[in-house]
Amino acid sequence: MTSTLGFAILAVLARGERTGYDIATAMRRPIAFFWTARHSQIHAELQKLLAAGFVGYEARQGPGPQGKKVYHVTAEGSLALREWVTEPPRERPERDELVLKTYASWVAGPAEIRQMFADQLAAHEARLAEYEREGELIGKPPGFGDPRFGNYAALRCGIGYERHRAEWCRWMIDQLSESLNPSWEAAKPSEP
Amino acid sequence: MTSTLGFAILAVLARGERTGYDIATAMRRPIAFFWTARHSQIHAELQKLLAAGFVGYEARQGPGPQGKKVYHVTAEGSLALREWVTEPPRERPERDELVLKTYASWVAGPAEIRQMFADQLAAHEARLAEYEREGELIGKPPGFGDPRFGNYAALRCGIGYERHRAEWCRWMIDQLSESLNPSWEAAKPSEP
DNA sequence: CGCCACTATGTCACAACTGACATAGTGGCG
DNA sequence: CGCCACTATGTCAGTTGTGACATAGTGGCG
Repeated sequence: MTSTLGFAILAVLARGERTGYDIATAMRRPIAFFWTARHSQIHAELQKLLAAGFVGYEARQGPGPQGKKVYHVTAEGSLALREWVTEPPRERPERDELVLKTYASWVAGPAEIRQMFADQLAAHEARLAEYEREGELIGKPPGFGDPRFGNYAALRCGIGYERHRAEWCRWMIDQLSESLNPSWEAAKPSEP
Repeated sequence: MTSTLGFAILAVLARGERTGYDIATAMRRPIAFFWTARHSQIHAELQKLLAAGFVGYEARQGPGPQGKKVYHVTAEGSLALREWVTEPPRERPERDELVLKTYASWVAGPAEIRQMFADQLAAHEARLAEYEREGELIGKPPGFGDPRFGNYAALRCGIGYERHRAEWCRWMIDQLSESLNPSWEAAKPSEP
């Protein structure tokens, strides 16, 4: 019934009451690593959660034509979240444009592909440094039962992911460098 | 103009002519790691590629009410693919249900979460073994310019991914085991 | 000869998601 | 006082993707 986005919202609200805008902000910054949504989608989903009785809200004065609405999880919502959390995740298809490009990369020139991977590597290293800095701020992992455990565990996953990605980029760059050096060039037919 | 799925199809067809069914099969088995699509979507996308002049087909006799259509990439399609391949990939949002569940895991019991991760670990280890077996079949990496280079590079990424995932699962299980041992249980209020 | 699995193409309703547009209050800067 | 950035909610058209339904030829097994 409730979509995954609905549970993502419940997971945010379980940490404390929030406006739709706050949820959208959370989806941009710390949660963006594993789930994202635009505010347009969030407002629509909040209507569904409201209809299902999983969230409630309190209208307060604030900016915008309609003031602000501070949402909170209801007892039913909390129960639904708890049940969903322990259900095995359904296999979502990975959709990775970079790997797809790599799969088709043989149609292009190695130098261009190499440049693309150099850029990707830089991006991954930057994000890795950012995550590691964030991890150091937390220090040692919070205990299970603390909401921050969720944040820390997700961050840990993110760090592992960036490391794996960076390593793969480096391997690709190595492979492509081999294709670019003279001994390899001489072995294939080229312009005289 | 052309969607990413369109390029995924072109990437498959660049390896040789295929029917829509063949493309769907390819999307289930080797490409599924980084892109998936149902046959319904593939047939629709092929119509768009046809209209764009990126693919052509040859009608042949075969099963089904309409016979079979063997598709191939045109010169324009080949050029479009070559251009797309070297464009920097746009950041696609990662949508990872397991990490989302982990983010919300503190609302549930550690034992249940631990079980979920044990199952995930088993799945990742199985897939890793499968990929590694496949990698051994190929042997040493094909040179750039060979279509099999794309397959090998993607497989290499898959192996790295499964290793990273398995490692993260193991870390989570360790963390949860700590939460489950008596010294930790004694420190929190529980039933007498 | 009937049944099933596989090959093969297609439609359709629906759900999920995106990007642009629309509206409006608050607080800070020059 | 005007302008801008930020907070805040919402609509809407359009694209992408899913799952079910529909149709039909071939080859193998019992």
